[in-house]
Amino acid sequence: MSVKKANIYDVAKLAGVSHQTVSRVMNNHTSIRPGTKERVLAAMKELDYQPNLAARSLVTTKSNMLAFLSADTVLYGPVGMNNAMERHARHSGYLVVSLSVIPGDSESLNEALASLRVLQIEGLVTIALPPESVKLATEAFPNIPMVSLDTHDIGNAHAVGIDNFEGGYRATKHLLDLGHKKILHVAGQFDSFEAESRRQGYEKAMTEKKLKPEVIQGDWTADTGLKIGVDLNLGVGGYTAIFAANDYLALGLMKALRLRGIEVPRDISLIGFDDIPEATYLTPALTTMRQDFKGLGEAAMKMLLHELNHDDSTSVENLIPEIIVRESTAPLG
Amino acid sequence: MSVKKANIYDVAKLAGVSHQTVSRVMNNHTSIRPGTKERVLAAMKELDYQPNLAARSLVTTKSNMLAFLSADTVLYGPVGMNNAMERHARHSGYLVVSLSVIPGDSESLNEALASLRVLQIEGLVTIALPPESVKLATEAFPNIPMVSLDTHDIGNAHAVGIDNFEGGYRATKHLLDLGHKKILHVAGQFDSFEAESRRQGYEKAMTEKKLKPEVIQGDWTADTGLKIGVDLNLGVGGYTAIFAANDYLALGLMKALRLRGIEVPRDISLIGFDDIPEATYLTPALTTMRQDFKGLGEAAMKMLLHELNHDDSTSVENLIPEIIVRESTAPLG
DNA sequence: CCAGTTTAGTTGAGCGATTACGACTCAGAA
DNA sequence: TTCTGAGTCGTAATCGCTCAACTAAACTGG
Repeated sequence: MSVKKANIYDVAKLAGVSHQTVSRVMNNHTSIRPGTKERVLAAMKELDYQPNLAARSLVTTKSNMLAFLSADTVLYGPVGMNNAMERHARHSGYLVVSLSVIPGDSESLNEALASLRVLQIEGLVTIALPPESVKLATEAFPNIPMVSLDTHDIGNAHAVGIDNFEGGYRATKHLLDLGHKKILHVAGQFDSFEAESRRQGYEKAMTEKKLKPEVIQGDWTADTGLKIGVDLNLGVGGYTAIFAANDYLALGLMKALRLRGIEVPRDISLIGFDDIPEATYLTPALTTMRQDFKGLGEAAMKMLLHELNHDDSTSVENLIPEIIVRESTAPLG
Repeated sequence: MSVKKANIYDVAKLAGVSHQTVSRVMNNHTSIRPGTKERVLAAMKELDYQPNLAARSLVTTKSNMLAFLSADTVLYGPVGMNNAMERHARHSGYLVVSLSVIPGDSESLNEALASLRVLQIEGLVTIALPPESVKLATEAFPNIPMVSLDTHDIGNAHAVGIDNFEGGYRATKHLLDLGHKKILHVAGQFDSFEAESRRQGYEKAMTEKKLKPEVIQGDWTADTGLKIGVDLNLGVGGYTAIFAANDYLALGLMKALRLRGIEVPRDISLIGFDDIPEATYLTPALTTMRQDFKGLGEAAMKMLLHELNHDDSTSVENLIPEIIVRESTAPLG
């Protein structure tokens, strides 16, 4: 039923030229008379000609495709970046195939990598993948440009990210500036680079003030925040402020504190990290470090495209998160 | 530097057979002696052979690719489905190209559609796109299987979704069963099919009880919920319960009510829709209708794959949302 | 033991583009 | 007038794979 699609030969015939000339106008080659170019263009339009990507990539060994390898997560951050990057890539002529893998499941990762190998992808970006996964991906595609979001620089993979260290530092500084001294840090996912950096930022701020850093290991989930909050020793001389490694953790913590009748920020100040959309609607509205995920995605894509045009320069770009002061933090006392 | 990739001829030579035989074992054709099959397989392994997708799709006119066209959103629902579907597709041998479009921006949609045309996609799924966008997509790809998530059945596009009508009905019923009579519905995005269905479910439940349905138009955002909540007339004889079309709306509403000193659920009951991960951590924890997004994604993919195997049967599959009773609803009294 | 059928494998053409190279114009310089 | 070279366009080969058509070998049964 479906009418056979037109190919360059059809276009060439209609325009009264050779197929090669058609190919030339497509790749806007030089040495084409304006007149013939127009005729070809007109013929294309008339036949509703669409170049066949498969044929093209067969000979060029390029696919016009990028791959996004991301953790299977509905966390706010990764998702926002994904969309921003995809759109940016598309505007630059690349299509994106996205694969999600189950974090920590090495078989899932291998499957994904295997699927990608049949494709002649030109670039790869990994999102929120643990370092060892990024490493495996790097090894699987040694010859293609790659950038990693939310990880540190590994091998030929360039990394782009929020400056988590600075973010952790500033978050803690905010609490310090409010007069708090007993400040707890609830850390993120243990194998996560961001988590580690935020913690280090926290520790730096604390030790600068000659205060003892105290850290409880968490992950990125509200559930863990809740559990930690319930068990927290908050007796006399206890913590007066908590810096949670992300907003979900803070959310769980808030719930736990409320269940225990501890009021935020009157009894204890709480700051998160991410600025999830819900943050401002909580009670109290959550003070947090905002990450510019969209900007991050764009920076990553720019970096990748840059490299794709044989413009290698190893670089790590970091954006500084911005503090958003709302209601969950207050001066001590 | 990179060693040239092996092709079927290389494999054939090493295995001592013809290239066609190699092709046969790849597509596990019949008429191959187990012995030769093994030899070929061994040769493949040794050469680390990877079939060239481009070459294959050039001749088969199939790309092994599906496209996901989704609204640029970080809303909880669409994201979860996306990942589930992608994985399912991959296990069935399909790669997925994901494009995100800006909802309502027709140029953004056209761009995306144009990008897709150069690809020989075999199937298309649209996610959370307004009906007219789905229609445009249908027209752009008249000959390929397509399923739409979160829209109603249009043309040759099959739809899969939550049974929003039933969900709205049950949510309202829950409130009714608790003794409420003055129940407000804050509706979702006006051009959204789900929003409309949920509203109709609400209206049915109300009119069955001879109660007057009252609806305020909203969208899917917490911000709108907040604004509506602030302006809400809650005088004597006012509403005793609200059914919000989604959890974000409910979140905003909760915030507004709290700001006004109205306590949920003591003064007013509130039920949402979606069961976002945060729902249980709010105070009070939000009663809501849970959508099985993952199941939904899988159903959609199953449907598409089914159709891909020339098994056409127009169908609309609907999953029933489940009520999750938490703390935000209470008996009238 | 041979004609007929099944099984196993080969050969050649072609998918739709690009790259490489060749041929033809038509200037202006020799 | 002839030569040269830039500009314009055409012909042929090729990318890696599958499909169709064909051949060779092996297996039937009367």
